Amino acid sequence: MDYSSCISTSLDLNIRPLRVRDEAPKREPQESNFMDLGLNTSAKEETGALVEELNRVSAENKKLTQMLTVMCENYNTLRSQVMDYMSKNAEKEFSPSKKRKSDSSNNIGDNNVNMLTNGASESSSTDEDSSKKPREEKITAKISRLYVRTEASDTGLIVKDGYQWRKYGQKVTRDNPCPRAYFKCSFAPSCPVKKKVQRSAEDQAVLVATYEGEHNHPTQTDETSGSSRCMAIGSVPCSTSLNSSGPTITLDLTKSKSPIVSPSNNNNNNNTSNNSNNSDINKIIPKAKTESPEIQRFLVEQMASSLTKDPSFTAALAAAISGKIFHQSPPGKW
DNA sequence: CGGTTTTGACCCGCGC
DNA sequence: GCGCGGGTCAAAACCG
Repeated sequence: MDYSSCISTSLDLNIRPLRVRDEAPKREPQESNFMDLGLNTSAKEETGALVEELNRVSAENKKLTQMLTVMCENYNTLRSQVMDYMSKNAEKEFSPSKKRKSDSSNNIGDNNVNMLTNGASESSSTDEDSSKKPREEKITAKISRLYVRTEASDTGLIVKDGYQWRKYGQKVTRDNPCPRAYFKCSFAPSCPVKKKVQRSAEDQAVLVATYEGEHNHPTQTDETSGSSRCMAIGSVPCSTSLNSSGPTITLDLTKSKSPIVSPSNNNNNNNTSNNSNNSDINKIIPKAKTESPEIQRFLVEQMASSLTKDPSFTAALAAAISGKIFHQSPPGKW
């Protein structure tokens, strides 16, 4: 299943089609624009046209909201299907075959791959410190597991999750012929998070990534996206940008903090500095943290409501409209 | 040249 | 105490 083919998380709210076209074809010829309105009609008609335009924008907003709702519903449906599939695999995979105490103490085998906490008393020591300290200082950090389906031909151990990782080791373990790769978070030097990535023994197209610890820094995309304005709509980050074709609002639905599962191909062809590009959506499906449809719907409504109420959005909208007007009219007429 | 990857060696906990 | 196995180190190779 390739989610990218049916779900696009890029919501292009291009304002271009908002020009007066079908609404009042009789009143004004196709060539007329706002400048003509301003010159040839009374102020009242101009106001009426603007109101009409506003209504049109509102209607379009509603339509987009509905589209977004449908998109999220499709997303949920597909996700539940994948989760069913993955849970079947997980039941086998997490059967208690592990001997090591540390594994069992981390509760990974209970099929619940939510962020599991063991007290999370994150020590202030860095990795350099911990590497020199005796190992009895066990990592008491959050542990989560993540499943990522890749192409069968993809032999890499790359899991895109928005962070930058540095591989520091690889080992072939006993119960799995596929090597396990060890990564440290390299985006922040003091970040204690480690990641283990190994292909599933049952289904080698599935990558199993185990995360230990919590990041003490934002994702790289959070920090480097300064070129475009970023704002959070509810809990969903998005960004707006003004380009030649008008303002574009992009909803970034990839920044889920929960363990995720990708049911389809991705993650190949990226060198291991990887992971930083969330615009290439991961087509990710939460494995354990399953938000209910009600929550999803609430988020959608919140996003739509925020879009219509957010001054940034309205400002961008106003800028787009005025830009359009300026673009269509000779300079100096305003 | 600096950052990343590779890979053999080493460390250490655990079971016997 | 010994061996096994997972986790980490660190030097060399690689890469942009």
